[in-house]
Amino acid sequence: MSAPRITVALDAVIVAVSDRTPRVLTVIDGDPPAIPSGPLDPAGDATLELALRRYVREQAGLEVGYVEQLYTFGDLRRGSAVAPAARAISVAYLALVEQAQPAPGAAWANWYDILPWEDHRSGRPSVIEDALVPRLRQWCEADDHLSGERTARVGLNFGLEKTPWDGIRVLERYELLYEAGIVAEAHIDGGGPDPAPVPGTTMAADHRRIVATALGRLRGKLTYRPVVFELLPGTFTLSRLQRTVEALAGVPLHTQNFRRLVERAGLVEGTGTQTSTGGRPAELFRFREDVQLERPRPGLGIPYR
Amino acid sequence: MSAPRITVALDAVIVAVSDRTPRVLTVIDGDPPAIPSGPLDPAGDATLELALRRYVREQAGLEVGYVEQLYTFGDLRRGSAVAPAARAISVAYLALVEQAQPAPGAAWANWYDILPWEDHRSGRPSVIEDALVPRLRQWCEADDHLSGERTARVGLNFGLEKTPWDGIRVLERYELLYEAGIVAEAHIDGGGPDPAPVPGTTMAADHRRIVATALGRLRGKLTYRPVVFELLPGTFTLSRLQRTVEALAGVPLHTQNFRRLVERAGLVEGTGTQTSTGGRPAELFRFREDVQLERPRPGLGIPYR
DNA sequence: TGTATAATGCTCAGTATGAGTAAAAGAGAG
DNA sequence: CTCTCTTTTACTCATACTGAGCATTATACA
Repeated sequence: MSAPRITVALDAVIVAVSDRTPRVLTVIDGDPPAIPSGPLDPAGDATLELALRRYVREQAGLEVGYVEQLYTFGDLRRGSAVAPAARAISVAYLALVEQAQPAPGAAWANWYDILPWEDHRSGRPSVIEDALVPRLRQWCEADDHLSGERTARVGLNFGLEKTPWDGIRVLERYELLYEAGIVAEAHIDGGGPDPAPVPGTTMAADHRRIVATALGRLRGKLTYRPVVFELLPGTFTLSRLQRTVEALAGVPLHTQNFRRLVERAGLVEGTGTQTSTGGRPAELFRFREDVQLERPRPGLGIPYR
Repeated sequence: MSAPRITVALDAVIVAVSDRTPRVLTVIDGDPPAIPSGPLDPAGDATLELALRRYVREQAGLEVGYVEQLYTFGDLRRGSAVAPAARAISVAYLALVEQAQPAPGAAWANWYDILPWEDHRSGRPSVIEDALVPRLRQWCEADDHLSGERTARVGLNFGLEKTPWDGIRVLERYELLYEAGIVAEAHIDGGGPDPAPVPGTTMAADHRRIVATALGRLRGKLTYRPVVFELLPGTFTLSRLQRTVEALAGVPLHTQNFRRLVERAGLVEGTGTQTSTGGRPAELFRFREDVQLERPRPGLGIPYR
């Protein structure tokens, strides 16, 4: 018997922020929304990143700026019981854009429709206690031997008891929900029926996991690299900057302290011009490229608690 | 013409620390040392990580504990002018072990023999000013148009002028040296002659780049996850912990403050027992697993300056 | 002219960090 | 048995950073 072929796919989590909402680009050809994706052309694509850019251009009509490799997924899917014709490896990327009109067939999805438990800007979302925790507890108690370990993991990742909420653990939380069978795709993959629907848009294949990976990575990166600015126009008010950061981090920030942080860190510089915003007019700022030469790790020290 | 096959290889950067020296496991079948690596069996290996563990067991006789995916390399090598039979993708992993005797054919290499400019424990290593900077400057001036940008990148990454040294930028530094043609493999890949040898052990294929990726990632992770303890026995003195961290971070640390940090962060707990170390006997400590439940991101806030 | 709204400025206590001095507990030399 | 060397451990202190709050300014609109 000959070894099966291997196919390599590139997946792109393309992120933009508008209206205080972080968004992910989805293509809607099939039923469950999917992120732009396509096979690597082993002969034609010189680099993985170029292949990705090509796909995004073709499928979404977007030219992306900042691109970063996220993770490579290559496990045999539990669902594929029959030996597949080819082993599928997928390399996922994170891309950031200032929001633009995508091509027909592509649309911006609200990140927090996909992962509703991640938005803590107006306090801890009720979905955690209402929908998640009861089923997680059930899962913890379902196995006598693993019960303790499971309870600890749940507590740690969902900020139960004394543990503070850690915004960065997006992927760990998703994986816990998957393991516990609480997200719909766990049952699709497992082949079994879905006992009860749970909040959050299900996506094609493992795309929701990839989106979770991306959000976690982005939240982390925010604290030590000036990546937010990739999502903003050339000039912006400090409150727009703050709203963008809050949208990604999923937590509210103290306005005055945010301002202090951002100015003292030398991340931005005023342009002198002003813009009206419904209250006192705000000064327009721009990103100071030079921070990167002055500070080793310029970012926004966000308190993820 | 049919599309070429794709092969997926797993590469492992296996790290241990002993004698104040961070070490990387190398296999020495060919001439330039290589890291353990082998093709994914698309039918037999259920997950990429299991495939990796299998390889490490086979090639190095080691059972690794902590494993983390690093990066996926898939660019067409410049060197391979003739179309290869298969497109090579390689997924690199970082693994941490308490040092053990590797199988014959494998050996521990000193991390700083491979990347000599990264060790700043006894101050800025002279190799930077002696061997690197002159050639980097040459490279900056070699292109009129890119000169400014290149100078800025070099200054930023090698801590020239006012920029502080940033220990984490290991990969950026390697890539700069590669681009500038200062590391030997840049010429092997390019096919041209190597004008002048430069310090640092050359490795097979792109393995030195992978090692650089691993060091950077590990240095970063140190600050927000308790990964050091994967490299240590169950109990250890605080100074051994400090030496291990210093070995990885490549910078000296203030002993008293390190102690304060580590104790106040709740990362360790005393065991009561003592051990003699040449001076006053030291208490033995163990890692406090519970930190992970108390603090969202327990790590060692290392000043990389 | 007042009121709502957002932007900006400033204070203050608590905590963390960098740097240093000093004491304690052994080993080994003489 | 005492002195010295080495390492571990305990404190101190000035400075920087953080979280939280109060206060003021500049506009739009009723």
